[in-house]
Amino acid sequence: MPKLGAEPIRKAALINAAIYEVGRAGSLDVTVAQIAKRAGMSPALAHHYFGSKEQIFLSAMRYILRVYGQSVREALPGHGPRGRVNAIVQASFAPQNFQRETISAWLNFYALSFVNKDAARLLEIYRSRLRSNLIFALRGLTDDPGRIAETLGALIDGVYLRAVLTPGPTDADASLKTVMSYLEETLK
Amino acid sequence: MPKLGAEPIRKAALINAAIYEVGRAGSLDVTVAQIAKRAGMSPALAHHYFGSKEQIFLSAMRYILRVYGQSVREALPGHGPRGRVNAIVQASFAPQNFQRETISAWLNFYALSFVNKDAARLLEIYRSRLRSNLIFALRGLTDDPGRIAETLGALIDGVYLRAVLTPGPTDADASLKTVMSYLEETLK
DNA sequence: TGTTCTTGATTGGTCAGTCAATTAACGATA
DNA sequence: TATCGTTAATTGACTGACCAATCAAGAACA
Repeated sequence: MPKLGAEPIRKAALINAAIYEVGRAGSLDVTVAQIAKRAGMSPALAHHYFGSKEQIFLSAMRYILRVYGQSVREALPGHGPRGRVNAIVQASFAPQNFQRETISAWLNFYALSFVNKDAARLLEIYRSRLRSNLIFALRGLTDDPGRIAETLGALIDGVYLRAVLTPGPTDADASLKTVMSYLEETLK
Repeated sequence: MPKLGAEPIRKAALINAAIYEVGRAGSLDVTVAQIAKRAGMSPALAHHYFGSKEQIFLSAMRYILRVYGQSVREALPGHGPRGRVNAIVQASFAPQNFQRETISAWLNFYALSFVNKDAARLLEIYRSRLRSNLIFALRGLTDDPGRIAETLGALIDGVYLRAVLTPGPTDADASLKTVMSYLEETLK
C-alpha cells in the first residue's frame, strides 16, 4: 500500500500519538508500541521514520513549542505594552495549548531535559524567549520587570501543574483568571 | 550477620536512597537495584522489606510529607495571622525541604498519583491541608483568601519546578524571595 | 527495475519479583 | 553453661515479562 509521500503524514500521526500517550500516562514511560498503535501503524514503522523513541519525544517537544510560539506571535502585535503581556499570557491558555494531554506531555518533557541534551536546549530556548518577551512587554508597566517576569513564569508553570493534577476536565478559564488576577494586582 | 532490629534502619536507608535516586534521575524510572545499591544492600533485601517498588515510592512520599508537615507545625504557633502565612511559606523553603533531590523527588511523585490511587490520596491530603492552612491564615489579611491561597499554592509549585530545572545549586533564598515579594505586594 | 512503504519475526538486554539456602542472633531448657 | 530449635537478616541465582531496535522480506507504485 505504498502511496508515496507517507512520511510527513506518518510522522505527524506519531507526534500526535506520542503527545497523547505521554499526556495520558503522565510519564515518559510509554512504549513505542503504544504510540505506534494509537497512530495506526506497526512499531517497526515508527522506528523506521524516527530511528528511536527519543527522537519521537524530541519531535513532539519541538511541535508543542512551535504551536505555542505561533499563538504568541499571532497575538502579539498591535496592542500596547499591556496588550503584549496579555497576549503572551493568554497564549499559554489558548485552546490549542491548554489540552490536558498537551500540558501533561509538556510537563513530562521537562523531565526529558534531565537526561537529554537536546531536550534541555529546547527548554532553555523556550524559557529565555518567554522571559525576554515578558521583560520587554513589562517595561514601563513596572519598575522591576525582571522579578515580575520570573514570578509570572513560575506562576504559569504552577498553574499548569495544578491543572493537570486536578481530576476532571481542565478549566482554562479558571487558570487564566488566576494568572490575570495576579497581573492586575501587581501592575498599577 | 543478622543483628536484630535491622528493619527500621534498612527501611529508612531505602527511603532516603529512593528520594535521592528519583531526585537525581528526575524521573521514577529508577531500578530497585539502584536504590538498593545506594542504600548499601541487595535488591532482594529491598523487596523483602517493602514488597514492591511501588511501596518504596509510597513510603518515600509519606516521609517527605511528614517532614514537611512537621516543619509547618513547628513554625506555626504564636505569631499573628501574617506570621502564620510566613511560617507556612517559609517551611516550603526550609533546608530540610528544599534539597534539590527532595524537591525533584516530590515533583516526580506527582506523576505517581496518575497511576496509583494511594499516591493520589496522599497528594490530595497534602493539597487540601495546605489550602485550608493558607485560607485560615489569610483570613483578615485579604478579602479573597481562597483566590490568594490558590495563587500562592500554584506559585510555590512553579517555583519548585523552576528551582529543580535550573542547573547549579538550588537557591532557596531566591525562591523564597520570589514568593515573599508576591505576598508583600498582594497583601495590603 | 528500483524506490518507498510496511510489517512479522527476532534479538539482546533489562528489570521486578521469587526462592532456596546461609548465617547469626535469641531464648528456652536441662 | 552448653545445646538446640526458632526466627530475623541476607543474598545469589533464577524466572517471566517486557521492550527498543534490527532485519529480511513482501507489496505496490514510478
